Amino acid sequence: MQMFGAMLARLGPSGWWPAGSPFEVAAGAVLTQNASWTNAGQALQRMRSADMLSESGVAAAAPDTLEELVRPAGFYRQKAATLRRLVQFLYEEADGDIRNLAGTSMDSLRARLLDIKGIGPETADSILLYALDMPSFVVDAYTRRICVRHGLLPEDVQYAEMREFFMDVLPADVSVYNEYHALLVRVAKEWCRKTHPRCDSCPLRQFLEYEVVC
DNA sequence: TGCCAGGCCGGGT
DNA sequence: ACCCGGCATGGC
Repeated sequence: MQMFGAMLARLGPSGWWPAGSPFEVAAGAVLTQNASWTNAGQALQRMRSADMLSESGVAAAAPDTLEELVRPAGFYRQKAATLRRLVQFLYEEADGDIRNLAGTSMDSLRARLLDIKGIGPETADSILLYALDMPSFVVDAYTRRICVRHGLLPEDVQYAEMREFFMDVLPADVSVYNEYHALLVRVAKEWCRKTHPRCDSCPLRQFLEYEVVC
């Protein structure tokens, strides 16, 4: 869990995603779905303590054991099942080691990740970017809130449109996407909460206009 | 005490 | 192609 706290504490240059193994990062992407970081972090820590925070660990775990481990993350039955499906995929396609997916076609891999039940666009893009260092921009609730509030994109914008919006304007670079997403989250948390509707003076506006629009 | 958190799926319109 | 209910826990 302190991996998330530490990550938030030092938003900045690079690598704000938890500095774990690629599989830990992928598991974290699943566990944080519509959950707080602290809850997801607790689940990760429990998996680690049980020595099950790995492809082989999940594969070896009894289903109900895995459920109990990830319980703090919420939606624990679904998330345990998704983790098992992800691991099954990794054994079928990557010899049980997610690192073997590095170097494969990103678009093809993204499509195959989306075929896994329980893995949607944000989770797939998080795995590609943070676990595999592939240049896939991650859109999340903060990204949407910011873009809509600042009038950059319409209220009913779809995930794919937002992703394309950023990928069209930013260089296809892992560290750029990583850093950019971190900054969006940071400014969202610091300046764009629901209780702070005045966006004209928000530093984010200059940030966005300079970095994205221009 | 109630509301929310970095989603996703399935069934109904 | 949307819209919506369900899924679940811990923190404020």
